[in-house]
Amino acid sequence: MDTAPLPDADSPAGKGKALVDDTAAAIRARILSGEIPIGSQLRQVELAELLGVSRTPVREALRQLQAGGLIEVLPNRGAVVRVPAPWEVREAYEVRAELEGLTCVRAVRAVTPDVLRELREANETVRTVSGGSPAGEGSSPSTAANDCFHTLIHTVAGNRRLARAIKDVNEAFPRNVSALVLQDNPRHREDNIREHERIVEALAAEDAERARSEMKAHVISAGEQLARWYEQRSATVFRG
Amino acid sequence: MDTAPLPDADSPAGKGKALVDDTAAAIRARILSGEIPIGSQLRQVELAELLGVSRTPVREALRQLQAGGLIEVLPNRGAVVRVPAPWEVREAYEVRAELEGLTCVRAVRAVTPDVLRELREANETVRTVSGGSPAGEGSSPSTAANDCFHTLIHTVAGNRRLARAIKDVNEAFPRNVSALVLQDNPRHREDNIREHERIVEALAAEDAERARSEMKAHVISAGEQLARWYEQRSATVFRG
DNA sequence: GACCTCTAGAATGGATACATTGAGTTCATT
DNA sequence: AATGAACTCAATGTATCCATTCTAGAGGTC
Repeated sequence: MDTAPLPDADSPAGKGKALVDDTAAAIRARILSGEIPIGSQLRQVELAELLGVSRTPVREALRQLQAGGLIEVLPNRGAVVRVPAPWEVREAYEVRAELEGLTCVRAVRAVTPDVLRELREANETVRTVSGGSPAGEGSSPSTAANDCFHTLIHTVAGNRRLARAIKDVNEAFPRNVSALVLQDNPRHREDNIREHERIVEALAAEDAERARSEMKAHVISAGEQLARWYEQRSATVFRG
Repeated sequence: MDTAPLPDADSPAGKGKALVDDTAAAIRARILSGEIPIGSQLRQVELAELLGVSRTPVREALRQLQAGGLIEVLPNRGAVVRVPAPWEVREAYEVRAELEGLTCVRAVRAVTPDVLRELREANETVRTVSGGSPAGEGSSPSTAANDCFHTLIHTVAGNRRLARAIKDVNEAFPRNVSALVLQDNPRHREDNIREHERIVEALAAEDAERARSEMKAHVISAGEQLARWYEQRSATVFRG
């Protein structure tokens, strides 16, 4: 009954590891993309037959997601996608802002003309792919470009643990893609691009503290937008 | 065959949740305390009969620990306790320093005379329980007192997500208890206490930035000591 | 004598079967 | 008619069973 095989089961990391990690990645992707809405029940048998596997890997995958804080597992009542309160979003983005700020400080030491060029290109891509996909489901191209900008700085910073910490915070709740908010509001999108430009300028000037504060402001701003989004959508949960 | 029941299976969080989380906590505790040395193989059957449960909860618990980064699960070769390289320790403590620094900034806004008194008491406890337990196994009382100092600041800061991020970093590798290093070296212990005092002073003066920098220096210092410990002990792995 | 290969054993990964618990419904009693 | 209790059903939690794979050892060949 291979109704819907794992999206990335064989091709990308087929050599890699067990079915469990693929299963976890598949479930996480569907939650982050919004395909599985927040607040919805995650029934093991459903997920199992959806992914074409047994319950065992699904259970272990759910444990991984639980450890990450994305889902919540109640005693014997199953797992639900955590529906974050707006203040939780603000808390998380305060943490992320600090971490991304540190990223900039470290990146200043290792910045090169090539890196600056790549950053500007990524930012241009964010601008270019404006009205990309409808705000429906799946990750939009503008999201990917936005992630690319930040990920590039993480790489340049050269602290794997730091990048991981940011990733952990980001994956703690779905729709982390603030780009989803950006799509709806062109005004916010412009602000976002301008903030990126200011960060690049500070990095180019090798002004670590300015880069840090610009990045912190940028992330806090994005967090505020996302928190507002959650406030509005707070009613639309439980199998919208 | 209830040879060695779960240390905290029934009494503390008996109401809480499934066997899995207790199992994960038990394994994590034994790794962090050093009872299970770094680099050692974690065989599922051994853990199962050690904790008096079946293999199933052990497997799920291992997944949780894998998600936390404490252990590494190879394809079909089982799980091993990760042996962190010294540079990984330094990276992690750079992240932790930033986060704990932010904790101080936030704590300044909410600090009260009571809190300052409790912090000083905790620090005195660190000093008092000097030659507590032999550096053998199990968590020492000085470790607990040290944790208490930091945890108290986390609580006052009032950002759960921030506290969680610090906890995640801290539990990423064993012997996180820098107190273990402190025990061996009275000189480091004195430095540690003095750094704590400076942090309390800055908090009392409501000088957020000074509290931040003092805390960052304190954590970086502790990380450096722990990294050196790992450098020396790098040979003593694999079932010491 | 050294190296390669084949086989046997053990440990993990995955699946299924059984027990337990919570929830929903229905029936009986007030 | 409303409320409470008991029963049924469904979903999770746990244990056992089977397949797969990695490793180690023994034997044979070059």
